[in-house]
Amino acid sequence: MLDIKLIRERPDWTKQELTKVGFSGDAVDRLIECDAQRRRLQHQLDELRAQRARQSRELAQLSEQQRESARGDMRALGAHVAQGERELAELERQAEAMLLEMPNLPRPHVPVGAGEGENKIVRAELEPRAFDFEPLAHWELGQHLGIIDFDRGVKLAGTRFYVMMGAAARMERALVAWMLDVKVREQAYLEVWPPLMVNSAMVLGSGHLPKFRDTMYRDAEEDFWFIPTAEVPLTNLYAGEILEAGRLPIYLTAYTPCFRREKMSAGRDVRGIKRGHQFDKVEMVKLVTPETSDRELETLVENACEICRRLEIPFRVVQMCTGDLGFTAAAKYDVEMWAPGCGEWLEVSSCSNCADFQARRARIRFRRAPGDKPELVHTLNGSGLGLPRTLIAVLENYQNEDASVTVPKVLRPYMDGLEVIRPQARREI
RNA sequence: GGAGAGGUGGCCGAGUGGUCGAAGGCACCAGAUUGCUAAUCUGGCGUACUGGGCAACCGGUACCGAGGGUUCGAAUCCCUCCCUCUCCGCCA
Repeated sequence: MLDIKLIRERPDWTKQELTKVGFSGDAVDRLIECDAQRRRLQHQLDELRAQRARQSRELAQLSEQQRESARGDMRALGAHVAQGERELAELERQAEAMLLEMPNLPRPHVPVGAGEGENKIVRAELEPRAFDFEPLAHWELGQHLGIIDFDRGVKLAGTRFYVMMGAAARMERALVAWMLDVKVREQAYLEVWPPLMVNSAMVLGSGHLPKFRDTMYRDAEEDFWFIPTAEVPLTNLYAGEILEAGRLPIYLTAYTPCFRREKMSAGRDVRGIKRGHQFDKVEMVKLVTPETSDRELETLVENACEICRRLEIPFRVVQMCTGDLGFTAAAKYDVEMWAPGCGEWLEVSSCSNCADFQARRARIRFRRAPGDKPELVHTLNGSGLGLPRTLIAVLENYQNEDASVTVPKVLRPYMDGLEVIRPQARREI
């Protein structure tokens, strides 16, 4: 959520910045008008209430008879106040609704661009491997090895579901455990096991509601939303709280399944495990002081890159231009791994600095020193990494000519020393 | 799910219709004082919106789990919901 004061004081600048992220400035004018009305009414109402309080206090001093005669006027005044309160509530609701639909503004250093086409590759590491045979796509490898079962996934749940068995299931678990170990042991993150369902206030705080309502699963009867990413519970962990400055920065990590309806991408990426309704992810979230967030984004990206590097899989970092930032990000980098089988760069991590956008919604604040006014923290989040796509990259990069797959060195200790995945015996399937 | 108790400021905890943003204590901050990190005393100490001032600041309003209601006036009375604790039931 943007700061209404900023919009009020610098409307033209706000509109200009919103245009950079592809959002029409018209809403700003409507918001400012609504806000001005709201403030006018609030002022009138405040005075009315002050008058009521004053007269009501005087009434208390009067005798019962005198009081009786004054009641008529007082009743009218009370009704007047109630009417004003109703109108004010409506104006507040409208202003709030507009504000909640407005995307974040870009950080000043983010390159201006209209969309995906103008993103910039800012870094690339490791050379794609030269194959002397035609590399298979992961769905071919997975089926050949008997470790990914698409048909049974569909049987159990429906399209966009699959079942991992044997070495794939084992590798999924190995990846999770290994990534968490790197986060916790070497990158100073605190491991968290959050709820996988949260209430609507949390999803509002993270910026997923109201705009992305139909991208999420929810309980039909109760106020539970299945998390689309661990970013939601992690970012909201300290929602509504005022933290002491000494506690910042806070680095959090969690492995969770993620649930997404994927209505927006119907028909896209239907093959393989690239895009499912449920997937695993290790997530990183940072709560930091405002002046450090730009720097913290760089190290967040580096934390994601380190995972790719140790898996020895070619990757690149893409800086999003203003037009591709999405709703909550003020700056964003994607980390992409090369997948030689399906021949594409796979987004395995998306690292964002949300500045105070989520903190304002979720009211996450800190105090620099005792007695100081609370300030909003800055929040950042990034995948560290998304599991299915990482698994795709592992399978496709580490495949051998006989369609077996070599296990990356870093994962072997997590897989009982297994070095090569070969077709599974029938009974294992 | 049933019964009971309860939700008040950073924490503990008073307050059952008016002068309560709310006693008292703890914590915290500032100052004073004592021949050393402790004690004592004095003062300060919520959040948000809003009016005024360049500003430290001054004023108004709202907020006592949430939402409705009664009333001239609600932390206080009534209703609904949520949450916590205890006991019972049920269950992975």
